[in-house]
Amino acid sequence: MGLRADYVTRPREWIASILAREPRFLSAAQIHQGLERDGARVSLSTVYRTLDRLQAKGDITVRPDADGEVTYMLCEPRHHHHHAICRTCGRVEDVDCAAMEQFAESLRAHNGFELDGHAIEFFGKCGACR
Amino acid sequence: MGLRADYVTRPREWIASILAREPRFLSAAQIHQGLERDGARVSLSTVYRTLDRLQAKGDITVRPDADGEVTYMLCEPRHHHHHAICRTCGRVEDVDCAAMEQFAESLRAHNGFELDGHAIEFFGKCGACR
DNA sequence: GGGATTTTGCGAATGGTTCGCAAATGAGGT
DNA sequence: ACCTCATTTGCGAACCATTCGCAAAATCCC
Repeated sequence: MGLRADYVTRPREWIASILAREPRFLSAAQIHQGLERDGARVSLSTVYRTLDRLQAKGDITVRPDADGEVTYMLCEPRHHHHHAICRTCGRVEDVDCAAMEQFAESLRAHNGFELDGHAIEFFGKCGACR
Repeated sequence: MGLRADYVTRPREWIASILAREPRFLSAAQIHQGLERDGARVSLSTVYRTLDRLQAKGDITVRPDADGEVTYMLCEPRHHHHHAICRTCGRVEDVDCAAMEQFAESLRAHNGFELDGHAIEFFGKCGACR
């Protein structure tokens, strides 16, 4: 059942460490560049495979950006919350909100829409970039 | 200034008519298939170019779907609103809401986040699919 | 350390999207 | 209607991100 095995390897540790220190969505290519900058030689294929694995485990959030490039961030989508994304530096801050849930409820009543999920993204500038 | 010219051509009319009758996000390939089904021979390149044009004019909304494929819908992003997307048939209904705006305001106060935009998508089942 | 199994790297294949250029089409004047 | 000329189209090649197949290397467990 589930994954047959789960080896701890250098490439996986390196990739995890890149993700762990970047509070923003990164593309596979960006992660790969980060690895090279750290002197860690890892193939792009491995980056993709590791990201797939992390996604399957529910450890990362996947987000296709505006032009279709897929980006990844260490962030469990398990517990429902939203993101505030800085337009300048890309920094992501978590936003969780009961108010939003309330709003979703009211929508259910108005339209004949049986709601079972929603996704929100806020854009603007974070404290550091302002 | 702006676009130098703006010819009215069959391909453009056909593509617009496909978009006009589909209240859901379509990929370039889906639009192309729709054209063939109508007996309209238009190259995929032209589909892409026409979509780019419509986007530049602000007539369509562009949305990369979960796996990065880019999809398009006739819908002016000009006036701010959100979408309720049916998980079953993909039908999109507009949702506009002052309540949401209010919520956005409160967020601005709490986090040091200078908000200048947000995007929401609701998922569920529409009346027809329920 | 040895051996079975998983993971990696490489290069090739894939799929969506873009580009370059010659041929076709639309707009406007005659 | 016809001409002219700028714009648009179709085609095929090019491009880029992502996936795959397979042999070599790394990991785990005994």
